[in-house]
Amino acid sequence: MSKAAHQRTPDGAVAPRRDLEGLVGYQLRRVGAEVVKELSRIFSVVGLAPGQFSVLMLIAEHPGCFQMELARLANVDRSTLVPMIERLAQLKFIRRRQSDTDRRAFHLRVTARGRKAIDQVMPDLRAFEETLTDALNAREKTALLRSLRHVEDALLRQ
Amino acid sequence: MSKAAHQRTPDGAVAPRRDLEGLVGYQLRRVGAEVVKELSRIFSVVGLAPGQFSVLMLIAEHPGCFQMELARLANVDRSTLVPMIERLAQLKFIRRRQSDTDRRAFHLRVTARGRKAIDQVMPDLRAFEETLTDALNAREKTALLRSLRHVEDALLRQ
DNA sequence: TATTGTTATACTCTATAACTATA
DNA sequence: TATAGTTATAGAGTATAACAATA
Repeated sequence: MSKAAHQRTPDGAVAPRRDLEGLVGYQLRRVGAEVVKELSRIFSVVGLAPGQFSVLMLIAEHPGCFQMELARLANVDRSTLVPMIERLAQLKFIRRRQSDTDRRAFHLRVTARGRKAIDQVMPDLRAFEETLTDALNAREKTALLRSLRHVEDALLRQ
Repeated sequence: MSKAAHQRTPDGAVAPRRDLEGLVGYQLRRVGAEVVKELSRIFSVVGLAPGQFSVLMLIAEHPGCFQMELARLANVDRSTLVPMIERLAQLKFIRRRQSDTDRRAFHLRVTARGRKAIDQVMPDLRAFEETLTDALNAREKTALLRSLRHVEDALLRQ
């Protein structure tokens, strides 16, 4: 139980404490949400939302993977993936092929159309990266990516 | 338009490229989503979701503020705030008082019950911070917060 | 005319639980 | 029994557009 004594202004009101600004968790949530808004604009030109696009990229990086593997890679429940996969298939950005050895499972692959969509947005994605890291030098950017990886490891380990 | 030539495996498939790992934007979205999942667990003990709790904290830091100010502080549309404010008022964590000078607007303040809720979760929030930054030394943590602030500035400026 | 807050609506992301088909 | 994927359902966060009351 906290025994934190709130600082008070003369009229008894709780004084602004600015607790949030020093919290890594809060800042990550906040920046993450802002990033998603901008990514929405970028990916909308190929008809995708950020989550859908990242699944497309993961399939490109793991050709022939199953949905269960994808769920692990993306850190989401398998049910979360279903509408995303459905959307990508509907746009013919991926194709599903039943496994020869396990008829419950389907290999996922990016189609030529899917690769075209990735190529189409990649320049804007790179430009967005430039904007994001505009105020950081090469060393700071490397340190940021490294710290984010450590933070993510901590999150997944717990 | 990108002229990126995809590397291919002998059978013609697109080779894994690991493009995502080096993208700050992607990592921020990913880590932000993970943070939200853990914050959901932490705040659920007082009946709040992460967004709701951060609005509560913002009101605590800006006593007497209006919803329009809050929307700016939280970087969300004013309509997004309505159900959050409603939830906080329903739990009696905040109270609304009509402004004397502008009868369209309502001053928002955290109640004693709201402060109690903040105090109740703060220890867990601090512990979560510890876990998050476990692998970072003091200098790295400061650098991370500083870089996140720069990235957010870039996002809000564009 | 402009602003404060609300409502209606819609989409994305997320999960849990129960289900089918298959292993 | 266990696993791959689906469906039904629900909650949270986000936005746009149109509205009422007030400035």
